[in-house]
Amino acid sequence: MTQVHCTRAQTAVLQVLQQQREPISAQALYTLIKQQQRIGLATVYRALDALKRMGQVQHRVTLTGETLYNAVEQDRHYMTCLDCGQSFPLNTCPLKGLELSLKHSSSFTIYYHTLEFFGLCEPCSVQGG
Amino acid sequence: MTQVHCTRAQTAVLQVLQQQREPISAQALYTLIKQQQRIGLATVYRALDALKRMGQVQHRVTLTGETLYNAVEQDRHYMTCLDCGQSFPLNTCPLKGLELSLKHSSSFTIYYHTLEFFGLCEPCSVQGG
DNA sequence: CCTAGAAATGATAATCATTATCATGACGGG
DNA sequence: CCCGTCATGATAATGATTATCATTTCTAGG
Repeated sequence: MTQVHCTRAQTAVLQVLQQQREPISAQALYTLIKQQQRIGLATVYRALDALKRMGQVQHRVTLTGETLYNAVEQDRHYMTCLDCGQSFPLNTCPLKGLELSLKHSSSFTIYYHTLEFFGLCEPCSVQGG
Repeated sequence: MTQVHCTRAQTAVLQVLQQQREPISAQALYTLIKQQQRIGLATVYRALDALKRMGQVQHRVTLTGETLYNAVEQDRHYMTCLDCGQSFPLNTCPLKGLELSLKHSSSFTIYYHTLEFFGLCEPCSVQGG
């Protein structure tokens, strides 16, 4: 991974993200970091953008349009119910191994991937989503 | 798929999306539909939201933050370069079959999935992204 | 057909996340 | 110690999305 140099803000953002169990919003990130050091909201976004391009951070957009960020190493994926909107984490990545073979068959250098399933969770499909 | 009843707007949105080769923005969709019928931007968003919940439409967010929509049936995925931002479509879905087995091992009813790879395309990785 | 109630629509205003701007502060090299 | 460069914070600006509300369309009875 192209990890070279991190600014103070980038370090703080990445560290806080790594402490989270679930992806969080930029606003939440801002609030958390502010408890420890002086930081501006714009700087949070700048750091997120830089970290994304370094392949350290990824984001996903929920059904309701919220953008959530998380540290890449977690490799966590979800099944999201189109009816109630709840997201259920997978405990293992279905692509394990597959990504590896892709790495060899293509000239594209893969850092990470995003994967999300959409459909109906059991309760919603029972009540006739 | 829970396809029951479509309003005029939903029909127009879905039809135009199905004609597209690539995902497009809500604004572009609005412009295209307006050439054929009177429609409001808010209605486009409402239709997109409804179609998403019907499992007919999905969206993805580019590196630059643009939200793009496409009809679900295309099952199209991308490799996106973290350096230049370009997206390269995969010609086949790496999850083919895998999703099927997931369907049986879980009580979650899967309609579709999103999948995207991030890393460096060859030119960018050569010049030392 | 005609009509009342419900749902959909269009136009516009309001919201809110993200980005641009710009003056200030930190930092490394000479 | 000073200069140039880059990072930062505060705030204004932007732009996509959502809420509002009056109007139109649709549907089910009658």
